[in-house]
Formats: sequence, structure tokens, C-alpha cells
Amino acid sequence: MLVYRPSIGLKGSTFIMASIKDVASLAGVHRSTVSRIINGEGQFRSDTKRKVEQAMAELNYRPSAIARSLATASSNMTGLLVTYYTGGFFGAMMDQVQAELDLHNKFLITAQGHHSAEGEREAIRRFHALRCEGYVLNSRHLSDNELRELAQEPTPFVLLDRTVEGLESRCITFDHTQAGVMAVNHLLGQGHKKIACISGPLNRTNSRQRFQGYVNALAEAGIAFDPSLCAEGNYGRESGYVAAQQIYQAHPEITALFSCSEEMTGGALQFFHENKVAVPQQVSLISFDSIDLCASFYPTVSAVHFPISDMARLAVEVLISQIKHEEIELNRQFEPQLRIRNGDCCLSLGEG
Amino acid sequence: MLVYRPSIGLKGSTFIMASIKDVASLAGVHRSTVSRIINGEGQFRSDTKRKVEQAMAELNYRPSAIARSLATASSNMTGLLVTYYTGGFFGAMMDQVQAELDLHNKFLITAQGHHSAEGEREAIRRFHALRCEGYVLNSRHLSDNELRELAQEPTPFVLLDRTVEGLESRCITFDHTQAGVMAVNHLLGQGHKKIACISGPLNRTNSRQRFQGYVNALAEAGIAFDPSLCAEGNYGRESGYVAAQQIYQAHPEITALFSCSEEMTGGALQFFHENKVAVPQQVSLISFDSIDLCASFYPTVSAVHFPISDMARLAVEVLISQIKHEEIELNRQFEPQLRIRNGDCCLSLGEG
DNA sequence: GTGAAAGCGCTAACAG
DNA sequence: CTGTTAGCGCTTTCAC
Repeated sequence: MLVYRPSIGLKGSTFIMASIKDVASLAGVHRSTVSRIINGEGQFRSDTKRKVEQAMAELNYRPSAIARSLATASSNMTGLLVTYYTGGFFGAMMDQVQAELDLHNKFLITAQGHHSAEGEREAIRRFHALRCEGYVLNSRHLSDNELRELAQEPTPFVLLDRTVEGLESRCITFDHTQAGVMAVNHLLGQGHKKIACISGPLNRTNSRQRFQGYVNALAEAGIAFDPSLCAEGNYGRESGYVAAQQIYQAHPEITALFSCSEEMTGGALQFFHENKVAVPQQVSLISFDSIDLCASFYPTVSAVHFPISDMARLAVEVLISQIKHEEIELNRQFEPQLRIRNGDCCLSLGEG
Repeated sequence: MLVYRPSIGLKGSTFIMASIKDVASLAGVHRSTVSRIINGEGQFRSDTKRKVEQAMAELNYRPSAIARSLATASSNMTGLLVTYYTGGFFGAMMDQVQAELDLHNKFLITAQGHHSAEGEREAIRRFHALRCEGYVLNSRHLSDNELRELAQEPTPFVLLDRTVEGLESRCITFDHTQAGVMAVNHLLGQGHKKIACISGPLNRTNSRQRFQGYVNALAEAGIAFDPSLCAEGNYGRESGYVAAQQIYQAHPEITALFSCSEEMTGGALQFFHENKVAVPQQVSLISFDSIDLCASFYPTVSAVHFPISDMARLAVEVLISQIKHEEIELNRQFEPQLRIRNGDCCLSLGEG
């Protein structure tokens, strides 16, 4: 049942959701009594309770989270900033974030940064406007300094997959360099010496680190770094295709390739397939992955796993502890793990 | 700069975001003047404006969307219900929904239905609690009747990819049956006669329709329907693998396969690769797709395109027109389109 | 156990 | 052009 209200200050007349007042007057009690019953605070005569519940049911009453927010000065909302919604990567993050928030009965507000600092700022403005109690940032374009400044403001936030000096307790981190090393070491362990690399955009810290892992691993193995064995992609599928093409045409003698994202790996695979380059017999692949796309390629591709889902989950835990001012002790550092798949070339190449 | 307030009713003391009152008193004007300036209503002496803007800047003032909602009785929020966040499909929808909402300066609230009617109801409750002005439902588990009842309530909503009698103006639809027919006709046109089908879960309307398209197309071509050429998957990758296996082992003589989802197609391809079944030379494939996964398989796979992104975009347009009570005339019906890819087997099989 | 009253931050008539 | 007043729907002291 709906409440009809002659419009006050509104053009025409409208049906509006029942308010606590409507419930109160229908039940013949005061608003505050209804409020207490809803929130289960204190005790009430059982018939009062019954009357109120009946009135709520009859009016199909739903407390307004907005009014409640205003009255309690807590919005119960949490923000999540990501770069883009598309692609599956974000969905994985969001899934975990929502699951954790559901446990705490909090609302989720999402926003996209669209690959620009201004986009990310805009998203944060939105969180502030909504008076989010806190937010999780998967920020790639705000400077360390800007983030440190932001940390001066009262709203808590957590940085997902980022390291900022001075904000350690807010950072959920992953060692991309070490992950790169592990990936390349896996290839080295198989005897590969001519190892190419498709990196992500080198203006991004994490991409640079992954690439650095490649460089470090080669150095440790005493293999000279050859820049012509490397190409820079943008993490997208197409760029992986182009990069593989560029590298392979210049160096058909490569026996292995390290690709810094699963999408680029897909592109590279396509290039190899189209050009009858046998994977992994002729060229072995290792990739980064986070949503296990590499398990669905043909052949399946081994990868160092970037556990964005787990990290997202933890980010929310940390954030909530900050909102509650309970400083919990949690390991905010995630370690890379190798996921060997059967498309891996397990033969040892010897000195070849 | 933050405002310090001795706590009133709160334990301890807290730093709180500046309110319109703080701005007003710092600028030496009344709250309502500040409000007008923020909203650009009417005109003001330039020095008043300057003082106020300066005060806002100094206090780092951000109007509270929540308080505003309460005062204007419009939350500016829009809900979006999907089944799951993971998998990329949802990201594509959300991307378009957000883009359209951004144009209208509205907030987006998302929720997952988790494959149950109760989950979907819970999501809608959340939208109501937040006083969303409207919401888009990609509902798969609420009955037509329940939706019709929901339509009695004052909050407008739009159904994405669903047809409910009596709610036509709220439905953004796609002809899954026709799409299925087109897919199979494409194979028939190539001369295939032994065509297998991996359907989605047959308890879902849309899956059933896609499958029906397969049945209809065969019937029209005068080819007898053989249930042992069909297997039911759950739209997931794994199920595609299993289904392909089941069908192929029983019927290695098939020359073509219609897969009702892109993920299942990926699974089927993996089975074929592992078992040295050449695609498309030995078995031609056609698939449904919506986020163009089929373009990234090897070989690429032709598909009937289910334009969920465009549909999502339109859903928001329709919703907003309903919120504004402007009944716009829009075609809410989307047509399937074939996307032929070069992995397609273009040879004619003749009578074989 | 329940009512009265004030207030959350903002907007919207109505004066002047 | 700007101040006054009331009110959005709810919670939260404080009385009784």
C-alpha cells in the first residue's frame, strides 16, 4: 500500500514511499517508538511491537538509508576506484569487495578513473560527496604526494596494489619485480637463453617493475640484456599481437617469451598460431595472470599469479578496521606464485 | 582545513567535514545564500560570491549528496542488478550504464542476484532502501508475476534482456530464438547437415530460446532433430569442454557445432585442440557472443552477437525517461547480427 | 516502555 | 540580492 500525499512544493501530486511517520500514526505510536523497534533497541510491550510491525507490513515500509545516514552521520557506503569496468579484472576485484562489504552491511559505490589523474580525482570527489566512510583505491595516476595529502583528510582509504612511502599501513602490495624474476627464472630453469619480453606500458610503476624482474633475472643468470628482444605493449590483447610480431620477425631464434599480462599473452598466441610457430615446442611462454585467462588459452600457459581478488578482499578488511579505528595486524604483502599449466614446455633445452 | 567539533552525542571527538553552515558563517552570509551559489540559482553580488567561494575552498567544502537527497526528495541514485560481477559480461553492461548515468550526473548502485530469486529480491530491497530513483534489472529469477507486482510500486525500473507481458514499455529485448536460427542457418548455408548444439541451462528462458532457434532452423531445413547431438551446459567454460567431449565421443561424424555461449565455445575449442580435431576443417563452429571473446580464440570463431552493451545503454535511457515522466519513443527491440570471423570455414561441403 | 524535542546538512518557499 | 523559516526521514538524548 502506498501513501498518497497532496503535493507540498511539488508540481502535481505523487505517490511516495511510506515514512516512519506514516507507520507511527497508523500504529498509533510515536515515531521514536517505531525507530526503536526497527533497530531492536530497548524493550517494548508485545502488542506495541505487533501493531508497529503490522503497520510496516501494510505500508510496505522501508527505512530510508539516506535519512538514517544523515541522522547517524554515517553513510554506510564504501567507495571503490578502478581504472575500467570492462575486461574481467575489475569484476574479480569488485566481487570480493562486495562480498566483504556484504558481511558488514555496507553499500558499495564504484567509480572509474579512466586512465587519468583527473578521472581518479573526480571519483574521489564522488566518494566524498556521498560521504563514503572509506574507500579502496586501485589508483594508477595519482602521485605519491597527492595520495599523502589525501591521507591528511579524515576519510580513511586503502591503496590496492600500490606502495607509497609514509602510507605503509594503507598499502596492499604485491612484489611485481619478484614476480617477474620468478617468471623468467622458470624459463631459465628449463634451459632457455634467448628469452624475449613483452612488457606493459613502461610509464606505469608496476609494469616497470615486472620488466625489471626480467632484467634482473637475466643478469643473475649471466645473460646479456638485449633490448631488441623486448617490446612494450599496453596490456591489451592487440598490443600483445603486435609486440610478438615485432620481436619474432627480428628474432625468429627466440625460444621463450615472457608476457607481462594475460591479455597480451592471448594476442601473442594468436600471432604464433597464425604464423605456424609451435607453442611451446618452438617458443615457450610464461605470463602474468590474475583472472586465470591463461588457463583458457590453447595451449594453456603457465603464469605468475597476481592475486588481485585476495588483495581486494584484504583491502576491504583493512579499510573497515581503519573505519572502526581498530588497528589490526595483518600482512599486507602478497607473494607471487607460479601456476604451472600443462601447456608448459617441460623439456630441458640443454645448451641449445 | 577541517572543522573541529566538540562531540555532541558521539564518543570522543571527531573531525568532520565542513558543512554549509561552516561555510556560511566563515563567509558571513546565510546558509541559503551559500546553497544558491552552489546551485547557481539567481544572482548575487560579486563580492558575496567571492567570499563564499573562498570560504568553500578554505574549508575544502563538499556538499553532502545525502543531505541534498533528503531535502530534495531525490537521491540521484540508480540501481543495476546483475547476476554476477565476475566474467567480463557484467563489466560491459556496467560500463555503458555508468557512462549514460554520468551524462545525467547520477550515482550508480550495483548489486548481484547470485542466481536466486531471493538474491534478486534482496538487491531490489537495497535499491529501495537507498531510495534509488529507478533501477535496471537483468533479472533471471524473478517470475513474470512478481515483476508485474513490482511494477505497481512507484519506483520505475527497466528490464534488461527480458520480455514480460504487460510490461512491454519497460522491456529491452533481444530475440534469442531468431539469433539461434541465424547461427544455425549460417552453418546450413555452408552445407553442414550434422550439426551439434551445446545449449545453456534449459531452465532459463533465454537459453531455451537459443536452443529453440537451433531446433527451428533444422526443422526448416528438413533435417531431423537428434537429441544425442545436443548437450546442456551452464554457460561456463568447463561445461563447454565436457559437452563437446560428450557429443564428439558419441558422434565423431559431426561437421559443425553451435555453442550457445562464448565461454562454452572456449571450452569446446580446448577439447577439440586436445583431441586433434581440426577447427574449422573438421568441425565448424558458430557461437553466441557478447563481449567478443570469440574474436580472441584460436581460431577466431564466428558468432551471433548479443549486444548487451548497447542494450544496457538503452535501458538507462529508457529508465531516465521514465524517471522524468517523458515517454520517449524508442525501439526497445534488438536484432541479432552475425559476426563472421576468419576462423570460419567458408568452404561449401556439398552433399558430404 | 514510550513520548517530546532537537538536530543531521541541505533546499525551497516567502519575505523584504 | 539575501535572510527567515520550515521541513525532508530518521535517530537520540531526556523526561515521565
